[in-house]
Amino acid sequence: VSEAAESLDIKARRARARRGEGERLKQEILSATEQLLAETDDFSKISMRMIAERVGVSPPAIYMHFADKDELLFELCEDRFGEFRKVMQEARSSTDDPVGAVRACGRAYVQFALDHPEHYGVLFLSKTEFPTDVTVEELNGYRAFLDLVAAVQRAVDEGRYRDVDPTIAAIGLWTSMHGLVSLLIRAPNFPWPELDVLVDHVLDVQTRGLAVDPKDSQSAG
Amino acid sequence: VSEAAESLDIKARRARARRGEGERLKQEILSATEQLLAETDDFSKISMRMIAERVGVSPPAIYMHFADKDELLFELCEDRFGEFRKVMQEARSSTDDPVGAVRACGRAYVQFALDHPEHYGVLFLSKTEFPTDVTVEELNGYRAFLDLVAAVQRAVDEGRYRDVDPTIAAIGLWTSMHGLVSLLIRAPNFPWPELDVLVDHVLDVQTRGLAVDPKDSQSAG
DNA sequence: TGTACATCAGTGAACGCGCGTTCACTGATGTAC
DNA sequence: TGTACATCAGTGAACGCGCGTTCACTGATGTAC
Repeated sequence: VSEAAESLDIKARRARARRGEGERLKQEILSATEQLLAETDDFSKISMRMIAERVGVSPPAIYMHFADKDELLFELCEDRFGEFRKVMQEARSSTDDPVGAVRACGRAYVQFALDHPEHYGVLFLSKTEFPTDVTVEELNGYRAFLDLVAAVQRAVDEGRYRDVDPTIAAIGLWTSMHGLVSLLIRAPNFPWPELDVLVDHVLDVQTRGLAVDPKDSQSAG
Repeated sequence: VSEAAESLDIKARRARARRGEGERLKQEILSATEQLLAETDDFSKISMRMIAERVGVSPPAIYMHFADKDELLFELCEDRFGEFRKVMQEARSSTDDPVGAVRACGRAYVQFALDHPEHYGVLFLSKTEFPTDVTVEELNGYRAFLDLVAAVQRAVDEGRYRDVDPTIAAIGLWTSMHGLVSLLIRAPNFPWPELDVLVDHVLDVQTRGLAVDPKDSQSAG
C-alpha cells in the first residue's frame, strides 16, 4: 500500500512549515488522528507511525508537538469535549421550557454520539488516565456536566421536576443516555428496535421519573 | 521479574496432564485469563504469553485448546454470561413482587459489575466480534436479556407497569444500569456521590417512569 | 510379564511484524553585520 | 547588496521490545501382542 502510494506519488510529502508556523503541524496531527479514529474507532490501534504517514511527515516530527502518545490523546479529548459542550448548549437554548431543554439535550447527546462514534469513544469509552497536574474541575467534560446540573436545577426551581438533588438527577440523565449509545455502538449485533422509539422511551422514563409526584402537584401549584 | 521467579523456583512448571485430561488445561487457561483480567481489566493488553506463563505452560500449549486469541475471549464471554444470567435469575426469584423483582435485578446487576469489573468489561465494554456461525439467539447474554423481558412482561400483565412494549422497557432498564456502572468503572476520577444514593435514584426513576399513569390507575383497577 | 509402538500433551526456538521512542543529522529560512 | 551564522522544522535509521502464531520435536503414557 505505502509502496504503491510512493511510486505513484499519491501522497505528496507535506510542505515544511515556515518559521513560527510550527503550530500548523500540530493541528494537522490532531485532525489526522481524528480521521483515523473515524476509520478504526479505537485509539490503541492507531500508531504514531500511522498518524505521521497520514499527515505526510516522519514519525519523530510528532514529538516536536506532543511529549508522547498519551498527551496527544489528552489534547484531542479536550478539543472534543469543548465541541461537545457547545453542541449541548445549543440544544438546550433551542427552547425556554426547562423540561424541553433537558429532553433536547438528551436527543442531541445521542445524535452527537452516533454521528461521531470515534469522538464519543475517546470521550467516554476509553479509560483515560489524565496528567496528574490537571484537576477534574478544569476539564471541558466536567464543565459540560455542570451545565447539565444547572439545567436540572432550573427545572426543579420552576416546579417542573420534583425536589431531587440536581447533581444526582443529572448523573441519572447522563448515565441513561450514555448507557444507550454505548451499547448501540459496542453491541451492533444486538437486535435493536428502531432508534427513535428507543430514545423516546428513555427520555419519557426520565421525564416521568423526575416529574413532580401527583399527590404533591396541587400543594406545589 | 520472570528471572527472579525462575531462579527462586517460585513458579513451578505445571504438571503435565494425563491422557484424556486435556480438558483440565483448558479450564486452567480460562481461569488464568480471568485472573489477568482482574489485574489489568483490558483483554487487548493481555498476551497469550502472559496467560501461558500464569498457567505454567508454554505459549503454543494454548493452541491445543483454542484456535486463536479471539476464540479464547469468546469462550470466556460465554462462561461469564452464563454466570451472569444465573446471578440475575437468583436476584429476581428473591421476591414475588414483579416490580421488586426488577429492582432486585438492577441492584444485582450493579453489584455484579462492580464486584467483577473485569468480567463486566469483557461482557459489555469491549467490542466483541463473534464468530459468524454463532447467532445472537444462542448466546447466553441474549438469553439473560430475554429473561429480563419476561420479568417486565409480568409486571405489565399484573398491571404494575403501564402498557409499554416489554422489549423496549427492558432495553431501557438494561441501558440505564449499564450506563451507570460503565461510567463508574471507566471514569473513576469523576467526583461520584455515594453509590447507594445513585443506584436508588436510577431505580426510582425507572420505577416511576414505568408506573401506570395516575389518570389511568383507577380505570385499570 | 515384557516389549514394540502409537498416541498425546505438551516444548523450544523461531518467523515476521509493528510498536513507541531516541538520536544524530540536515537543509531551508531568517538575521546580523 | 552580500555573506556568515544561528535557528528551526523537520528527517532517516535505529534502539529494544513484545506480540500472535507456526513448526518440528520430545518424552511420558497407555496399549496390543
